[in-house]
Amino acid sequence: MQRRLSNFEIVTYMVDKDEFRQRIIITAGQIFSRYGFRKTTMEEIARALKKGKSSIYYYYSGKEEIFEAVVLHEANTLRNQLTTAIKSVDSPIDKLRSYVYVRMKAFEKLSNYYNAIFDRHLDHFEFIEKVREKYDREELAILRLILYNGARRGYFRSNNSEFTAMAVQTALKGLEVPLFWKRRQSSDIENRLEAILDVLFYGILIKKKG
Amino acid sequence: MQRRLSNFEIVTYMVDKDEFRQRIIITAGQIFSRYGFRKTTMEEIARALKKGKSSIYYYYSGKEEIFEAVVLHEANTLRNQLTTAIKSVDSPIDKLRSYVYVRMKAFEKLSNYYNAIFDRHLDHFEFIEKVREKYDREELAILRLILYNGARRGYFRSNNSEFTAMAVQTALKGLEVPLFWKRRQSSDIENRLEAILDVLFYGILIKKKG
DNA sequence: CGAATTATCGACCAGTTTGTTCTATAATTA
DNA sequence: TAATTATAGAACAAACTGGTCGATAATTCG
Repeated sequence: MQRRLSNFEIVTYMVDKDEFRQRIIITAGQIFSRYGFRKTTMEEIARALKKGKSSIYYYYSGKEEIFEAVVLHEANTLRNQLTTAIKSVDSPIDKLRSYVYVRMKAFEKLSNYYNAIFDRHLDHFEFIEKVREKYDREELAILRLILYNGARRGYFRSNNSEFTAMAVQTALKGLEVPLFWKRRQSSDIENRLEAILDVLFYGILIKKKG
Repeated sequence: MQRRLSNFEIVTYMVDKDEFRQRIIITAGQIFSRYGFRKTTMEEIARALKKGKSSIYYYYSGKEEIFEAVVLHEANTLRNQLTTAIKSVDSPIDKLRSYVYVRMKAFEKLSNYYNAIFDRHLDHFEFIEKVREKYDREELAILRLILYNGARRGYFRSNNSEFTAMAVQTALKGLEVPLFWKRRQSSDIENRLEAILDVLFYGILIKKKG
């Protein structure tokens, strides 16, 4: 039951508790991203937070709930990074380039999560699919906007930007795959990025390469 | 008991078996370097080799023996890389620079092993110390040679190269420490490298910085 | 071929780890 | 002081893991 408190005090408590919940997410996120879901233990998370293992259960009901919170947080961070990235440059070409770059970097970092999940944990974690679907839609909208504006400003071929956006998204998904296969040289990945951007642009741009 | 075979056949068998032992070392090494000793399981090693878990015990008597073999192999690889690195350039300055660079990269990669060992496995693994001692001596000899030749050719101050070599080695050990503490940005590490090289050189070189 | 040897694997086990619960209790607030 | 929040140790069932063993393919050889 809720104690009888002034609104101010309720808020104070909430903030304190949420603050620590946030700390748990950050810390656990680092460990998860390093070792994956399976190899990360509650003991480790607790130790990193300098708390007793059982204390963590005061904030989260269990390991899976922490993982869910981490993934959600990571997804939000990605969204923010992406929107910031495309706002930071003006030309549609740079917007697309920044978008792809940030997206790829993020997936590179997140590959551990997916490696962990696709191991033998497909059963639970259907929320991952939920997050993914939602982001597919959001991404499509963003890409469509970039392409639409790019076409209006004479950078891109002014085809139906909806279908083009889908094509670009598909290509980007293709870029994810090798990230999940194995630990790769970052040079390899950057080469792939350059290659796909090159193909993408010079198949989209009006002007031919100089 | 040994079967009655021609020498040729004995050799053939040996090569086959040793070949797979080698594959185990390579594969296990990758997993160890990623997850450390504790978090790496025999099941994983076996799966990566597409063999049953118990089959691995036909080649090695256990996890620790595999780990020992991996460390030994890694140490040999490091030795080869270092000697190759200093041979690939001519000037003593570049030799020292290459040496330090390769050495640092290797320790960066190996930090997982040490993190694993220094976790709660000091009891066993005294062989690590053996390897370490041997390499301390070898390294000292190499550094002394670089410094001695560098002095003879007028690049370095011609003090007692034996003591100078010890000083350089100590500085390099100091560079190892931050590698083992935490996962770091590689830029941070490279900055440290540049800094220590700068200090090293301009405290050693005859000519002042231009 | 059939015997000897090499290689592989599933089943199993004992010891350990680990996620989670529960209870006691310290710390904080009213 | 009493209520509430926060923390941690003990305990535990379930899962995991390193390692063993016997059976049995697969291969080699006489």
